[in-house]
Amino acid sequence: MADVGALAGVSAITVSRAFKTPDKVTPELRERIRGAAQSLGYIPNRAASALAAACSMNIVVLIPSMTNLVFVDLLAGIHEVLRPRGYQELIGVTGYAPAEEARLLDSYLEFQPDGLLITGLPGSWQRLQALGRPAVHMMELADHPGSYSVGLSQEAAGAVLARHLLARGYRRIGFVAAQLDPRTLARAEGYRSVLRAAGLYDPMRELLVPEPSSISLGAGLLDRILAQAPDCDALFFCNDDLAQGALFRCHRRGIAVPGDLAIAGFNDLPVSAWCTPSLTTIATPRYEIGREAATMLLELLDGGKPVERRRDLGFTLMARESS
Amino acid sequence: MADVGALAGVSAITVSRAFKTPDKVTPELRERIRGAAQSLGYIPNRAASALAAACSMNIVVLIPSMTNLVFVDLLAGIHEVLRPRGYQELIGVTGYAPAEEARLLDSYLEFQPDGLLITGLPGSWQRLQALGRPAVHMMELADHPGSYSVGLSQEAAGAVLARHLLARGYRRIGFVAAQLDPRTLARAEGYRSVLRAAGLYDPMRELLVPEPSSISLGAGLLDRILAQAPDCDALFFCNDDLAQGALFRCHRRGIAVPGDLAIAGFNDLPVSAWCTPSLTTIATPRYEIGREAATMLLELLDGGKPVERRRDLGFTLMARESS
DNA sequence: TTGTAAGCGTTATCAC
DNA sequence: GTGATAACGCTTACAA
Repeated sequence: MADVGALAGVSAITVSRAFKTPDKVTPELRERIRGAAQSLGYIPNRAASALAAACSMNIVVLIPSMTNLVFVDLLAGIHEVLRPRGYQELIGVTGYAPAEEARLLDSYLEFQPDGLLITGLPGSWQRLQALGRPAVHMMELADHPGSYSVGLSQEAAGAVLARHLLARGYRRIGFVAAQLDPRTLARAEGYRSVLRAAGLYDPMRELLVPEPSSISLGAGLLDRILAQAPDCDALFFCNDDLAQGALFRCHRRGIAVPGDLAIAGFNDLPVSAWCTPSLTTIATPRYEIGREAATMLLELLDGGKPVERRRDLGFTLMARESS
Repeated sequence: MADVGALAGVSAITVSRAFKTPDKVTPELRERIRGAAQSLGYIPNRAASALAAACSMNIVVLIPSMTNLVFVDLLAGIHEVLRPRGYQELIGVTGYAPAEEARLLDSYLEFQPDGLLITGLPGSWQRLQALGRPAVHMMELADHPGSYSVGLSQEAAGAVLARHLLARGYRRIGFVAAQLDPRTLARAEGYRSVLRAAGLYDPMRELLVPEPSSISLGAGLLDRILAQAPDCDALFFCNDDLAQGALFRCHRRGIAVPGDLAIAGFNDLPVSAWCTPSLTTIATPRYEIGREAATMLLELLDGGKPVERRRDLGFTLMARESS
């Protein structure tokens, strides 16, 4: 920076200003400095800047998985908002494990993040509060006082899907889930409350396993739930990966969908609209959630107080051929 | 750090050593310092560390897309190797655009990365060289002297798939591609050379469009290529997304696969093994490529000279029902 | 094995 | 509008 200043005939601090607060420097001088920086191949050092300004321009983003398109879309939304403002996301993948989440949080704190975007409501809530850094929770809606969140009611979405199956005439509706994270369990609760209210809830028609979701697991779980409750006339899978696997397995087993068995998923991944039969599911606005959460965080970083602490972006039932 | 030292009854520098080079500190003292740090909630400042040590522990990773599972797998492989060594990946998504790649590179340079992992062979090759920072190219094999790369021959893979279709008896084999990045074009070259050698190449059976790949685009391109070259008996799609879309479209149009038309893709995404008919494709070892590239970069960072500058990890033909 | 002094590249503060 | 000075929190010498 001193070199650039020397070449431009000014001091280092003026170079700093020319970049960070251009309006505090004469336009003519600003150009001269930019030219000097260019010709010297000057690259600002963000570590030094962070140290001196006590502001890292880093935002920690914690998601459970990156192979799940849902969270990739979430990241894209976040990125679209944060990048133009010069913030850098530090992406941590927790693998749906609270312990790993806590570990990751600790290690990312070394980057002195200016703010945090966190998927769900982590166990480390106390710790987060104590940090005194702004944080916004994504995908779920937080109840905790003082927390900020952007998402949807997973339970309500589960209930809507269950009600849809009832409305289509199905009466022996099963529920299959894997990767039992809080959002999945909330969907299960939505399903249960609706079936109970209809007097149709039967725990035998529920299958919950802890393994990570995948298409191949969905295929396996279809076999297991049909062995356990052969009379099911519809199955609500907690996500599209499982539902797709089940659908493909039905093809192979000669089970007609929805004739013999209706199938529904959750999230509306790209394949779901195109496979045969197309998959009934719940579309979640994860891209918008990412954008809104990042926007809310920026507001907090700017010292503002968002009017809505809990922003509900809803969901859409995609009633398709599989039900 | 001074506070931690004070509590433990030592100076700040000893605290630094207790964390960075534990073997240079008495075990007993080390424990006392860790205890003090714990009770004070001390969090090391990486910006300060980077500044003082002239080593940021940041690795810039440039990929074209994050919605493409191929690159997510690549990232996972990289992460598995880099994380245990304390490196932080800064992930840049170029959107397959060379101009954006150059811009991203510039902006990530401010983080003073210790090394770079780059998908493909960027136009900014000169610039990269000039940086004097170790860089490893991924997915393709670099020809450039002085470069390091881990990947596979996309052209050879394209040729193998084309030969497979010939071997299965198809004679009017078309090629459909989108997102015309260098890897896609290399696959096209492999296809062309094989068909030409067999005297079966016909440019009318080729359809190349610049739009981003997606399932829905694949469906559309199936219609277009069949309108353009209705006599095709097999179609080689440049990736699985397009091939899946085409497969789903065939279902809807009542085109029997492979009876009326064989379909093949590239990359072997999870759905491809499970859809009906299952999709013939080329499995690429992107997870291993990520791991090996990161390992090679670590070797360079440690001052070593990898024996292989060009590491070919190959590919596997997955001959399935769709052909 | 531990401590001292100096400096990493930038910005906040206060002056001019 | 521009400049001098002193930090920011840590680590590399070098010394003890």
